[in-house]
Amino acid sequence: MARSNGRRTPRQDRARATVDAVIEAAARILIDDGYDRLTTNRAAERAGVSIGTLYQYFGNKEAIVEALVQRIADERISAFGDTLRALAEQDLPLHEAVEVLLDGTLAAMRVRPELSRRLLLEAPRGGRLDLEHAWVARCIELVRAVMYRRRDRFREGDVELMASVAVTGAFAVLQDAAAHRPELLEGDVLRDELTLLASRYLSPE
Amino acid sequence: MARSNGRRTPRQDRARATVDAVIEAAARILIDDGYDRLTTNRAAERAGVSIGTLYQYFGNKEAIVEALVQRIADERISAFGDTLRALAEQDLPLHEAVEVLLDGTLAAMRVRPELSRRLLLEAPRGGRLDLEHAWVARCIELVRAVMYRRRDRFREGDVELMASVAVTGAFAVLQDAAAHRPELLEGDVLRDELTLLASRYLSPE
DNA sequence: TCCAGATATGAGCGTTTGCTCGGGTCCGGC
DNA sequence: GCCGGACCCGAGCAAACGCTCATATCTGGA
Repeated sequence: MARSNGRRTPRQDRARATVDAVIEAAARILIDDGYDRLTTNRAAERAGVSIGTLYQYFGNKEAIVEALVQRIADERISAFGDTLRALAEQDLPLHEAVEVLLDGTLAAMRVRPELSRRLLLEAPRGGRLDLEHAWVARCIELVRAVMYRRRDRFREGDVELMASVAVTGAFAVLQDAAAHRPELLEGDVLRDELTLLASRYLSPE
Repeated sequence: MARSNGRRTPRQDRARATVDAVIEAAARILIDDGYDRLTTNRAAERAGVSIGTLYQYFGNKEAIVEALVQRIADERISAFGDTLRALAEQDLPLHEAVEVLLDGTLAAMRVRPELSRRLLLEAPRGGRLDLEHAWVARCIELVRAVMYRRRDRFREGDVELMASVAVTGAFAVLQDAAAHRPELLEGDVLRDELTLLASRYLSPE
């Protein structure tokens, strides 16, 4: 768990506790006050840690958020479970495969919903602070692999592009729901709509 | 063109020129230095205008960005031309209608691409500073209207949801392209893919 | 021509933010 | 028990920022 910059890496338990406290304090501040109210000073204060200590592990605000994003991503991967592996190994029909993938994703998105929402809405996009970016890239990779393996089940065309379009589109709808209509993530409605969206788009005929 | 807060509205030409200079200076700063390097002081300096003058028209940085976003939105609507009206009045088959809508949108997205990219990537989402928000809402509204009018041409289901999913998904792909692969906006490839995505999703059968 | 109101100026105050540094305390191996 | 290194502390400085206000200048209509 190396810090991004040349900062110290915690070796003892109390140091790990310190780092943990800072990250969780940042999470609380994000939820309570928003992204631009998050500062290194405030995070240190809320964590009950000296500002000097904080700067031993994090070079700036971005480094803290990056660690937080990384943590959430890890938690989501746990929530996702073995879906990825299962998908990659089995040979489900298109419709079912998409459904499974979306179910896993929905489960992952239910992790720390309020925090995710804040990050989604307020953190800079497209960089290491973008919670969804790594996730989307991972899914595109997966879909692409499946498509190469079973071309017969998909429409002809640019595989890279198709995978990217399908995943990006579906994810955007999920993110939009997470940000503006969280209740939609609960039922199966959205899952079914997006299954249709992606599977129809990718299917031959 | 009322400012959001209780600030002065320009009445004379030189005042309008001042406001214009500030907005365009903000645009330049966004492109050159990024969103968080944009401050009221810097915008005033680059505009060749006193900070006091700036504060007569804009209460804060957000107000400037809001005016800029509004300006770009207007320019895009011009670029979009009469596509909207044409679509609403004609009765094109689903596939063609989607194609026309996407063509108009692509034209609109070619306005101030670098600036749009910066705003897309760095400005807070989901509020009045979100360049895409108003646009997406407008398109959803349009699609919904068409769907209500010609239900026979669409799959059965929750019209609101379907319109929202189709437009949100397609737009996200466009935005992603605008942010990370601008060259994709040039050809017809993306247009064709997204036409497929949306029309297959919405079509009966 | 004159003047009321519109516009412009910029020094500078109060605050926030990022970050350092000199100095302590605690832990674990020997 | 000793000691080196890991860890923690927090006053406080420099820079950046938001914003005001007293003052000066310009413009268009009467």
